[in-house]
Amino acid sequence: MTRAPSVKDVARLAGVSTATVSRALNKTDTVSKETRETVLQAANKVGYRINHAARSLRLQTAGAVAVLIPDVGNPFFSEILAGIESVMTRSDMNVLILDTKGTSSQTDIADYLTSQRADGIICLDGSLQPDSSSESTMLNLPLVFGCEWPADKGAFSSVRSDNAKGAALAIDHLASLGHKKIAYVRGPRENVLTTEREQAVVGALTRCELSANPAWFLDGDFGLESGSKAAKQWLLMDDRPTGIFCSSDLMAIGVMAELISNSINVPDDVSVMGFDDIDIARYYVPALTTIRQQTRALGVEAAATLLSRLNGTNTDSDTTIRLLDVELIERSSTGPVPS
Amino acid sequence: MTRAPSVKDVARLAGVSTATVSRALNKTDTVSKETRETVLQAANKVGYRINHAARSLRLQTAGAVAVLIPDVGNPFFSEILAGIESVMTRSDMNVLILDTKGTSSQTDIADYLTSQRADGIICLDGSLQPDSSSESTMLNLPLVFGCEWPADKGAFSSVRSDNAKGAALAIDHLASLGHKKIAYVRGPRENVLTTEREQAVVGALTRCELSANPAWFLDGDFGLESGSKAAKQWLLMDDRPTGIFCSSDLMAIGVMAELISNSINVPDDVSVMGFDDIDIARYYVPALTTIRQQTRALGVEAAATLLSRLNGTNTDSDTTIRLLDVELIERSSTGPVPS
DNA sequence: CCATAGTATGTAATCGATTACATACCCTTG
DNA sequence: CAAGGGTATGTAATCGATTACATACTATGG
Repeated sequence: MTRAPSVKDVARLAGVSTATVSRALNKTDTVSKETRETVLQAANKVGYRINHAARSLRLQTAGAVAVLIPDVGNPFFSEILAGIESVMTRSDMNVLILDTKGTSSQTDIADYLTSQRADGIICLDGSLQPDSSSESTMLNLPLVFGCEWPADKGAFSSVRSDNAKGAALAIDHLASLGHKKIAYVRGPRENVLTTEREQAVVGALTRCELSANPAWFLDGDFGLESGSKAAKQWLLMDDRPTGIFCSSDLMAIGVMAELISNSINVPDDVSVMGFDDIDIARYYVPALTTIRQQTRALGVEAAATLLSRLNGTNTDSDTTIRLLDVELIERSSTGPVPS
Repeated sequence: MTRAPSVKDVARLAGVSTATVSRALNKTDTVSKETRETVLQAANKVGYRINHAARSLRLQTAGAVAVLIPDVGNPFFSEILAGIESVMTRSDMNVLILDTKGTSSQTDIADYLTSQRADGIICLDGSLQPDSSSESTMLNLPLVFGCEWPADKGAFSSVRSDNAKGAALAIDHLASLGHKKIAYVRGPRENVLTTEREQAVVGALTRCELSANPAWFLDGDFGLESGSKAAKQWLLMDDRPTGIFCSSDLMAIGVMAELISNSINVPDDVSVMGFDDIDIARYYVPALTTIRQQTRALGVEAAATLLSRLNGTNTDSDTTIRLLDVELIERSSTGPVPS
């Protein structure tokens, strides 16, 4: 196969130098109208496509951003990813995905990122150890957290949902239905989301003068299976909570599936709530009451934030936190406390 | 920030030339043991990371593959993506994702790919017009189809599930339960999967001596909402099929949700089947009977195929079709035909 | 008509890694 | 001991786009 046409070929055809071609194509410099026209036509004619590697080398940029994602297969994350992708592609930026669960170690990830493959990072994984985050910072790679963010807040920009509000909305909703005993299924321990939401849950329970019984706080990992496990624990309890708030929709679905298969009726016997409002939530039976996050918007905002940082538009506000609103979506999985 | 260390820095510290550094690092050439050791230590000491752009420019490769994906948010696809990612990362290849639905036009996609950004393509979207596929071929970009593949088969490698077998398994299953009237909810018209599975459905119906009533073949697009729409059509039928086979799990879930909310019992009144076996299928109530695809394996195989093609290991067999087996997963959404 | 500012374009260096070719050295063998 | 072969390493060109600097040309004002 023949080599792809380069600026040289365009220059030859247009009868100008490569410098002029470059200038005409990047339309930043002063090039006469006619010359630009000639160059553009020549470029078109030879089918010129810029060589990204050469451009990157010269400009010392990668033309790409990396997205660290805990689980590509999880619809919640992949929806955020879709948002990111839409913005980045429009800006002619490549999106590199890195599954933080899949990739062997954090060192590998850091290694990967240091090869000047990416100009910036969007991290969707709040479970990453501070190490690697700070390593990235050392490398001066702009870093934006989307949806989850590291324990030492304030060091980076982040775009995220108002998790505290969401947790409070959920507890308030259950409380308003008369529930006195409320269980909470949390996310993975090391995840910052887990902490923040749990605090908000405790706060809301206290405010509603309800018991925050530690035995009713169950472990999970945001996945279906862990919801099912939590439900099994619930089934073993002597004094069963009448409301279960799960920190993800998938867990809520896991909980409901397990309960229903044990002939527990949702919501007549127990109310179940989720968090996220993934597509499937409204199609489950019973349709899941949940806290809606603006998933795609999270991705879009995170991408936009990173881009503006890369363009230098936004250097002053390095530690911005964009808080996206959440919303209670009331469906059929919650109801009045059983008498 | 200071420039990242380059081969020059390593060379200086090790007291050798850059050529030797390169050779020592790529361990292909003959370099004396001691020299290699010295170089490796020097590289380590200065924290040398290769500059990808420079390498790409010199080697005329991109070090990346692009994945064309119809819908990143769909768990089925994102699971395949996860499989691809795991293989590619291990081979130090970047994975670029391109949402074919999101990106404006096919021309844009072709444009994007021609900038020598990717050494190869994995296409998960069988709906792409032949144009763009053939364009890619013209560019001599190795192309592997995963899971769906273009109408003019044979031109490219593909890794895919045994869709015909899956469709037949599904119809056989319903038939063996005594169903005589079977509906089929298809995928998007322009998708090759749609065609292949539909043919297999018709074939199986005929073989079982059942009617392939065109009125029972409903349109869908693999998404939840379209399943719900199909169910609405079913509800309007005078002579309702007692079995509904959907070409994706999401559609099956959409169907069930709609039916159940109209007080139709699944499986007592009607049996519903899906295709894919996404995670959530077993957690739905009723748990979904479906055809399992080896989703992650599809991604892994497609990635491996592309890699071996890129490495020249596999040039002879340009048009390989790797067929992955499918399996009937019998759960609770199907049952005997109502009397 | 000349000096000068301004505009349009060309020349050549540069980014960092790789590698063809050249060189230097050592060892073996006739 | 010289010729020839092998090994280890260095020199410098190369990939393609960008851009600092140089140059050529035009227009304006004195």
